[in-house]
Amino acid sequence: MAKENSENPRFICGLHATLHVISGKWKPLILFFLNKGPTRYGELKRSVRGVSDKMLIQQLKELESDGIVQRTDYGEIPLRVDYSLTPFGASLVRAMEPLCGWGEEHEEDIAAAMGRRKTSR
Amino acid sequence: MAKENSENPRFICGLHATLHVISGKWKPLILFFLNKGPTRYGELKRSVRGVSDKMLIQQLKELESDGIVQRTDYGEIPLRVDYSLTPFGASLVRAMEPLCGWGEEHEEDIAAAMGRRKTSR
DNA sequence: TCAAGTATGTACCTTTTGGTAAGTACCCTT
DNA sequence: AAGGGTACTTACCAAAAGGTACATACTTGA
Repeated sequence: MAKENSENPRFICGLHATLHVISGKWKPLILFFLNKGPTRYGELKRSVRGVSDKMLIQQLKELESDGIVQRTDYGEIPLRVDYSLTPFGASLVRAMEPLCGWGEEHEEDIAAAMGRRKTSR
Repeated sequence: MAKENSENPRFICGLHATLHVISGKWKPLILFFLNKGPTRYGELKRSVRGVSDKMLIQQLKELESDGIVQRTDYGEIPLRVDYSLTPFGASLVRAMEPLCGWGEEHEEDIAAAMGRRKTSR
């Protein structure tokens, strides 16, 4: 069991590709909220506390161009647009879950380490 | 099944903690090589093609202070130091695997998207 | 008509991250 | 004594990421 991955090749390229897609200060948050269902721009902005319009739009555009998120413009007279996860995006979110789990399980250790880093500099 | 995660709280904090730990241009590569076993500094440097000493050391120090990696100084007369994953680090690497798998499965889509981004700017 | 709300765009600046290049200190081989 | 290897450290600089603030264009309600 532990032997299998001592030689595993399924790591770097795949991981790099994935990290390329999810790195960005607000992307995890955005994915988190979109995971709950399609969300209008304004609603999203209120959910993701602290983002500026520039950042929100920028990250959404990147996620969109990566095929993770879908923008829907309803073409209605008072502007109405929403964003949702594509099936591709949903599969990404599923793959992210173990990482979330790990982070949660070890939240304290990590926080402690972060503290140590801050003070030791 | 699909309903469970529509309200799941196990996401943001855990994910943020994890991303804090693995983000850094060379960290995934380093983790990849250390996953194969303890590695001496110089060996690691030759493996992680393109890193400078400054970066390698910096990222190793951060991983170490986060408890992911362990530095062993053998105190020998011609300098001899190696780095290895702690059990904590090994658990992280395991949690990262689905992400790697996802990236691999969709490498082409991602690459295509990256291409599109480059050209559309 | 004025304020507020919708969803963006853009200019400019700061912070963070990473890169280059050099130095240190110690040792071994030629 | 010169050159190469070990494992770092440091100063300085460039690029990328992110932040602030204001602008746009259109609509609705007061």
